[in-house]
Amino acid sequence: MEELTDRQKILLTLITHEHINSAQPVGSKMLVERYNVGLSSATVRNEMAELTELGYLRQPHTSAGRVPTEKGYRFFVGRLVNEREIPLSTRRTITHQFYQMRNDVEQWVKLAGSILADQSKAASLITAPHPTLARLKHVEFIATRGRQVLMVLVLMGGEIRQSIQTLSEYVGQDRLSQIANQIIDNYQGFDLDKINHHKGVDNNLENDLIDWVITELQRADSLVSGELFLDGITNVMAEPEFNDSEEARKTLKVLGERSMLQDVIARSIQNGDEGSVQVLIGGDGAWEELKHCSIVLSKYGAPGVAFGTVGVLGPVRMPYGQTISAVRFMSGILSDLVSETLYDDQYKSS
Amino acid sequence: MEELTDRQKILLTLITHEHINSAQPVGSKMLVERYNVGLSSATVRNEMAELTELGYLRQPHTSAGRVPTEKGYRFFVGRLVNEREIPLSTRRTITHQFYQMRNDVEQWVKLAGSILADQSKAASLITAPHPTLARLKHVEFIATRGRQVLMVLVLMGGEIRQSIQTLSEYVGQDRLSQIANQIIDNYQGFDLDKINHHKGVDNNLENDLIDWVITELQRADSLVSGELFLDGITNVMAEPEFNDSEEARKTLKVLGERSMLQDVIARSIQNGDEGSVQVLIGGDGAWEELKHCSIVLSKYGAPGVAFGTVGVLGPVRMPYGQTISAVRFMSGILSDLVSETLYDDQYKSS
DNA sequence: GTTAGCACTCTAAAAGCGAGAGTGCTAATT
DNA sequence: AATTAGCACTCTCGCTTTTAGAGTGCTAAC
Repeated sequence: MEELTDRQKILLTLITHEHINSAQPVGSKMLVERYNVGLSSATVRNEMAELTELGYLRQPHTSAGRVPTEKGYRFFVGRLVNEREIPLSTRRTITHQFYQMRNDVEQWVKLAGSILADQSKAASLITAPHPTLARLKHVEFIATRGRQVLMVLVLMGGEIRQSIQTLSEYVGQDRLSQIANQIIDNYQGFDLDKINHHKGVDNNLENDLIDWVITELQRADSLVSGELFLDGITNVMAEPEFNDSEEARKTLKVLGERSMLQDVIARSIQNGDEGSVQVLIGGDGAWEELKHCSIVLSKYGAPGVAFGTVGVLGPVRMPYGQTISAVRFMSGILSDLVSETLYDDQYKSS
Repeated sequence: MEELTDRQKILLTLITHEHINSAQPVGSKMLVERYNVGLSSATVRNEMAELTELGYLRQPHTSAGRVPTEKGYRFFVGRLVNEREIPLSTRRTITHQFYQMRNDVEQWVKLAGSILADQSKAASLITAPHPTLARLKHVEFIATRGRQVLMVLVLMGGEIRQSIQTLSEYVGQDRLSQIANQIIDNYQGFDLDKINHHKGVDNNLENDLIDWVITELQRADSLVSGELFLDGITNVMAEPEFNDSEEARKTLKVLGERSMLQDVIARSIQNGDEGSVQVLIGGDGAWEELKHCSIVLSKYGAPGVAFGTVGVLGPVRMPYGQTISAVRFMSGILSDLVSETLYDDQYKSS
């Protein structure tokens, strides 16, 4: 499969690099002038022709320079090692900011999104950490009006879920509170299977409420990820590839309806390990609407406890080196924070 | 001030109307052909010249048709009476959808946003209903790790607020729950002044927690509006005035950072009454970034209890009649829903 | 295997050009 | 005095034409 000579590899890398910076098709002459390849433009041309043959490059039109194809980009990204690290001072400043706002998960996520969007000059996508397995920490039933009751359910890890239901008969607040306390006493730290297993059928009402809790735990488990936060959308729109308003609108639509992004992220969560960075180039064939976009994603969190995703969406022509290290760095920070916060919960319940 | 003749008023209205539909400068000849004005194009030209003099119209360049100025639009909107009503059948369908999802406020708001964006073919902005005066309904303190405690505060009306704090000493969950119950017993339905007034200094810890509740109530009161939801951003970007990608980006930026919209909405809340629809044309001089946008806003809610805002953002060249009635309609629905849901709370506490 | 040279291609930007829509003014008409 | 027909003038828009330049592929020489 890989029949590229070393020289071809170098040239392909150079061309891709140059194109990422200039946003223009790269010509042979240009290349030998700018970089000191020890070759003439004619030789480069020959190699280019072959790389085009092999599907790594393409020409927007005859007699224009070359542009990497998706395959070309993939090769480029695969070879990336010299990730341009974020300077230590910057890293320190950023880390510091996070530790300023101890323990407000939503704040963390928003901050991470804002920093990442800024660093990468693209759009950031981050999902809040979400427990691997929803486990009861606290529950409260609050009578609202008539037979209607609001349930506030706190999961291990701090995620709060609320839900409204109408009971079949009126129940006073006192009784509701009493049952809530009972449920907490009996089932704190339990996941839904465990609750199901230990459940003794005491009382009709109590049973209904426990079932309600179980349903909500189920719903939490069925969600693959926490809430999705976007930032820096305008950064992406500033890129020259989105000068065409039609393209811009399409991409904007993708960013607007979260559902497709959720899909992408879901797949990433299934495949990836914490810390590893995945790169999705041009929608990878699967997502037509993301043809002109690339996504750099990483899973973060505490193994076995909770995780989320952190990523960047930009044009296919994206400074992958920079972006990857930015994402990796952010993933690390968030993993640390989440681990520190959540391990206690984990141990407490075991 | 108003020295417009009847004929000028009619012409100005016609020109504005035509421009809104065609998105093109309107010429004199065009106008007399399309609408049966009983006048010649020359006469119309004279009138146009005068309207331009008076600041209601302008020419994009010499020898082009006329386009309404902001002043022109304002006049047009002020005279609007023949609001194109939404057909009864549609109204029924929409109303029905809302009553399907009884009592989930967030769902309502999202649904309203989606419908409004769709109806108006522009972006919708809706804030969740927010109590006029935050009053305690329920509170819960949950020990998380070490001395750290999570407070879940439920306000009258159902808004849930959470906050994290580190206490000065470790306190067990039992004690926390006990104090929470005590606070609920003593202060349910009270606003922060009332709590302050009745507060007896029993105990150091208890006192701290009550103060925490008060702080959070204060924070809730200081917020002028509930969470802001946007929908249909792509609708706006599809309009021809945003074909220029620079303009598009500016507007997108405004929609992206919520802060400016919050400002606009805050002002609208202060000025407006429930049900009345306000129209903000071209940023009304105050907001440079909204130069090319208009916002149609209405306050909704239950008087004295809670309110939010519902609105539409689109280009200055916007079908105001349609939009205004769509917004008014939605405002009405939401007001009804909120009133039905919240009045009970109101009465219960008095 | 490499490179200089060259003819050729294609685009993007500039320049040129006519059609058409619209204006403002003047003089005639009502 | 208001209206309108007529007309010269202006400007944009869309079209083709031109030109400059960058880039290519090929061939022949190194």
